[in-house]
Amino acid sequence: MAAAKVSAWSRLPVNLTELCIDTTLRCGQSFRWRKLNDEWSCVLHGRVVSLKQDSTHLHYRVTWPATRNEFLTPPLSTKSPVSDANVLQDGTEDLLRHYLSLKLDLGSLYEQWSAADPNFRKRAPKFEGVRILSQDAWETLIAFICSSNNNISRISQMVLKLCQHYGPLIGHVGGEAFHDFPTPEALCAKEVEAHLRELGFGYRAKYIVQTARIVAHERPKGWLDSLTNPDNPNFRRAPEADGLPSATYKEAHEKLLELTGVGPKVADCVCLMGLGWGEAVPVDTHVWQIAQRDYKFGKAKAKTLNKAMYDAVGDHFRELWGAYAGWAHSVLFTADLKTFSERGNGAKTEEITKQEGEVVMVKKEEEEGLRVPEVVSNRTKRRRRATQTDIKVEVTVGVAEDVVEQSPKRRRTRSQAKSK
DNA sequence: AATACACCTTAAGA
DNA sequence: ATCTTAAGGTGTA
Repeated sequence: MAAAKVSAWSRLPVNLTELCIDTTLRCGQSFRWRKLNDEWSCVLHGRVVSLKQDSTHLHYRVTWPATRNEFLTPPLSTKSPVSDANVLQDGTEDLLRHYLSLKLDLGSLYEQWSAADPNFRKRAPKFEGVRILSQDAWETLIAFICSSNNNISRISQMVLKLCQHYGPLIGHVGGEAFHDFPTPEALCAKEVEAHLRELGFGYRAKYIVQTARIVAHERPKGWLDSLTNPDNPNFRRAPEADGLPSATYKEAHEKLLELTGVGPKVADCVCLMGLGWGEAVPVDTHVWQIAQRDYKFGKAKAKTLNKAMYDAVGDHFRELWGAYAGWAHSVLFTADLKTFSERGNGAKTEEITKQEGEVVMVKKEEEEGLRVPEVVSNRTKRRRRATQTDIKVEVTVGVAEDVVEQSPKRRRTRSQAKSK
């Protein structure tokens, strides 16, 4: 292969409480970062970006493809003024600020969440710098279709295989090849499903191919990106989405559900990490357990939680943590991961259960007052949201409010009415 | 409408 | 050593 161009190291001042890459890059939101020789590397916008971090700075360098490709023109940065230094870096600094969502002040968000929630205050100190990445929506979508009934290690391997077999080669770092993520078109061919099964994707092979086909053939160009949160400063609306109407969080979520292999949880992952909807709270088995253990949600009769429960958990956390509930959720999710259990995982060590009186209280209350989809918290939340969103939301909200008890029925009615 | 059940694969626990 | 379970769930009957 021809010699690739490798930049010198540059650096960005970042406090560890604002960003901890060692946690953020392996806590199950991106499955693409690989750690080689003490540096994290991943393909971002047609280049391999490598990262190292010390207590004051994030250090980065770039490996460009040996042969020029269309990505060499920085796809970002038409809006923000570009400094001279940045031009020298081919826009990678802007790219990183964007990808790492650095416009949000994580320190004050942690303070906010801690003030509102004793449990967060208890768990968060050992998991500072956990930040939601602003990832590519398509990549996020496919990665989380892979995530069902799966573990982070295998998901990462699957994503790697997808890139190796169907994505363009970008370059080599530490002797290893780095490929970009495949396009939807690259995954539409007839033989792909069988091949993915051979590669160990299991039943997700079909979901991936079907979703790729829907996105490539049955949706307008830029459709997925048009579901981006237009008010999120970290998410530029992709140029491909020009001309398409923007969506609300609920609309984005609803539209994602039409794809194969995408249920409520995966849709929320895409909303949160790929479309900039900070209020999206993916409720998976971990989050459900956390909700039961620490937030008074009762044991479910069914093995899988139903829609009412799913919504109730999300609503509760949005109520508690506010507009960036998904970010806070990610901190507690990370704290619950087996990978990080050496840092004192309250979930399994039971130390907390024993020494903290309040947890015992919680268990008591559990028996009487289960936190079922409740009217009160919903109403308060809706008032608040209505002020910051458009009138359409306020209306739909008003309808739902009257009907919380029979919730599932009427909500259907609402979505039917909307689609007409 | 809500609840079971099957679904690929792998690795850690029992 | 063999079996069971759980891993960031979803589609279907």
